[in-house]
Amino acid sequence: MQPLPGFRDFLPDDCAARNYIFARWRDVARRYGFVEWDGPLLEPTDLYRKKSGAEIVDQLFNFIDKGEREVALRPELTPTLARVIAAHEREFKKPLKWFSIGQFFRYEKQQRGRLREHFQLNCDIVGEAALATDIELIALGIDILRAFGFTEKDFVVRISDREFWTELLRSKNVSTDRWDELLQVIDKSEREPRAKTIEKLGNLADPVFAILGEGGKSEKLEQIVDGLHTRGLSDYVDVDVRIVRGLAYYTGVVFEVFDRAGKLRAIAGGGRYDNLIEQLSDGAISMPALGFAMGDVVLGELINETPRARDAMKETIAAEHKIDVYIVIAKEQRRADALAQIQQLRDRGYRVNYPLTAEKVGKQFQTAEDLGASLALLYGDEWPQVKVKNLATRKESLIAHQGLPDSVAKFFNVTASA
RNA sequence: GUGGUCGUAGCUCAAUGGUAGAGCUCCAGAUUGUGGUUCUGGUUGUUGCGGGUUCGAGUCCCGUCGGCCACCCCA
Repeated sequence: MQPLPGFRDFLPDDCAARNYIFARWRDVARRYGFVEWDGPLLEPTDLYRKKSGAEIVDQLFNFIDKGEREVALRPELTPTLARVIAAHEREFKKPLKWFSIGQFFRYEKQQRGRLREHFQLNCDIVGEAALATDIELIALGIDILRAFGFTEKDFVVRISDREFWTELLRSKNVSTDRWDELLQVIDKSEREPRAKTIEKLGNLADPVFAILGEGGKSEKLEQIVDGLHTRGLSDYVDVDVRIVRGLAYYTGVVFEVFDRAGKLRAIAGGGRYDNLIEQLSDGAISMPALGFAMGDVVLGELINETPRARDAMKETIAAEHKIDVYIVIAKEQRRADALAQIQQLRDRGYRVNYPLTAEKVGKQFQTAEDLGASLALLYGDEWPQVKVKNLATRKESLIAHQGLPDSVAKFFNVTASA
């Protein structure tokens, strides 16, 4: 039996890498004053059908449940967030800074960087329309990637503004029901032949290409770059009005993060969705909001392809997985005595391991080495003394078993402060 | 969903249509209680699965499942 296509098993090394990513996500989000929340994995299909646009519904992992409800495994978190905010708006001071780490799903043929399941960090700020909010959120995205050891040479945030384009459409008297479609064409203009884009744009082709040709000047986007410059983060961003993003609910600033080499899919993306909460509350509550999401799959690929980030991850994981003490049972008669002390050491919070069955001493030391233990405690003929070996220096000493937990504590306090 | 390509031991890969192998990993040893290196020995396969052609198929053909790549799309 294999896992379903697009779903992963997380063997210990994979799980360690996943937890490493989660830990940095959580750490930096909290640094920015975000609090953690979560929602259900399964939602009514209608939540996405109405709010995210038709394209997302084609790729929903959805089915009919035993109560004959149409349900979908969540493809993204923003509609859930909007629903939750609409229902609990009065319970929290504004602006809300919320983050969430969870699993998301899509029903689509898998490829590199795109599975049917992945984990995402979502960070959202709700209840504040000022541009300072957009800057804060983009800064958070940058700092999260910096926490993995990436620099401005590894990734870039391309920022854009949907209003930049909707103002043009309005000035050209384009009917609003064509806006989504035209924004998609602009979004794809980078990847498609120019002739095809011109054909799709019709009489808008000339103004659009004129704007793209001169790089697209936007006062709002320049203010964002200035705001990031103040924080020393402006090397991480490029203004690029071609970024529009696929989701229908974005209303203002949008941005996507890419690797500088341009080899991978987008690492993260987000933007402002000032109308979504109002839509989901049927007009009862109106609140500006914006957010972004970062997935574990592409991020993991970039970590593995960037030596600095990969080494940092390996070192961190190795250090976290080390045990403190390995117990060598040299004489089986001492096993009971050893177990009594193992319990004491574990009660004090040390990571302690020992052989479950009788093993040769040499093999036990090998295991201590493999597990990354700092100390080995040998229980044998020396009893009631215990032989303590510093595995780094290979120095040994004898200590009476009654004083052993304190000696171990002293050893680790000294090494910790050294 | 469409097209291309690949599928051999836990991993990386060999094997002109003629008895399925190597390296690494793993396990056990190398004069009774000490980590690395080295040495010796050992385990592991319905060659993804199912049909077909052939005296004989890992190899050729068809189907199917899975991976990868491109398209589509991208939360």
